[in-house]
Amino acid sequence: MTTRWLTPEEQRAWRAYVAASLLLEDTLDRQLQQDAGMPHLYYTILAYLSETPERRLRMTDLAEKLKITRSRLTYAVARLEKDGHVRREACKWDKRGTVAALTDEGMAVLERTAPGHVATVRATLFDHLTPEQVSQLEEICTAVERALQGDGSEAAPAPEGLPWLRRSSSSPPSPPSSSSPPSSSCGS
Amino acid sequence: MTTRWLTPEEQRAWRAYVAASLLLEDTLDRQLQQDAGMPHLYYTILAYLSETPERRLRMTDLAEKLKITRSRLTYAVARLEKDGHVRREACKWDKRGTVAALTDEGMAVLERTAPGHVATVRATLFDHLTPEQVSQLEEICTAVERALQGDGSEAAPAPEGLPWLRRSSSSPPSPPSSSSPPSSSCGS
DNA sequence: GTAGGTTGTTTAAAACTTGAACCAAAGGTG
DNA sequence: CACCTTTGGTTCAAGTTTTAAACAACCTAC
Repeated sequence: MTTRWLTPEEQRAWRAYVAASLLLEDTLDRQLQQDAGMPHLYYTILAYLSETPERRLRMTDLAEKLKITRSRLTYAVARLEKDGHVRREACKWDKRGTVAALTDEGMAVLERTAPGHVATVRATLFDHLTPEQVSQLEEICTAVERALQGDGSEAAPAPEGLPWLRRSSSSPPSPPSSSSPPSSSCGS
Repeated sequence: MTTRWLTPEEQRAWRAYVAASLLLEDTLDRQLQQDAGMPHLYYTILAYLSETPERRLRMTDLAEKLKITRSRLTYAVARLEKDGHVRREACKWDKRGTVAALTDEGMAVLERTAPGHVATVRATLFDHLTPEQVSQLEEICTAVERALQGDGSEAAPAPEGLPWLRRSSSSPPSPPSSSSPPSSSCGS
């Protein structure tokens, strides 16, 4: 096949996207580095952890969600652990496994920095969009996400409990319930 | 003011955007690194240069377009120059200035890798969007760009001559025309 | 229990970014 | 012209982040 080039419309959209995402990512990185002392990716790691019922996730799952290599994640988590935002724990049912658990301190950082983060997100993005555009953006990004990740919230549009960018009344202890024993092999 | 949190719609849009842009950027970086031996940012530098009538741009202009520090750009251009994709030239009318010029080899790289790049862009983005969504995306990103950059193509929607992501019949010599002498101070 | 795939870490090297310091050329101003 | 301030761009010395390859422990299945 002789390469289907982009149509003029697609070209314009692509060029605009590249410029905008560069600007956005850069602004966010700067703000978070300044405000939370970590780059956006690391912040996102904490955020993902915070959205989980148990506030913890296996390394591999996390790496897959973030679409980064395990090696890279190891480094990132090591850094976050050093800073006390995350704690490593052994995986109960799979002795190879490691789960990264958000510490209370990590949660606190998330809560403390959320206002500034939200403000930046507003200033750079939502302040310039109409409500229609907001939902269009959601549609578009969801489509991409679904296509590339093959997974994600197909039927669960919003984890609803998410403290991410929302006020959350200081961490309720969250009742114990094993995260996801692989449906087989349980006891020793 | 007590922080205007994101509405549920905005939250969903934001979450989707973050996930999608992570995925996209990562996929692109990987593909370009693999295929053209450089990260997306560097590729974008070449692309910007290629869109210019003279295929050259002053460092400062380039840095502004990319919204990166001059220091960072210096490093990037040094790398691109070492690889032969770009050549540094003195600026005629301002002896402080440096212009980065795309070499034929750099142009060749762009042309050689364009098909793969387009394919990736299609596979990750446009294949999943309706024509309406494409133009919505353009609108949205343009709004962000305009807001954050305060500049950009306000009245010039598409540089039209751009070889970026389009077939371009092997570099026509492009007639000489000084890029942009600052409209004053011409002679010695 | 043994081959084969996973999980996660380690290691060393490389790539990239930052920020401050710096120099040379411009641009005023008196 | 001498002086001072800006601007354009590079350099330097950290520092951070990423990668790739090698590895050890574990699980699975034959």
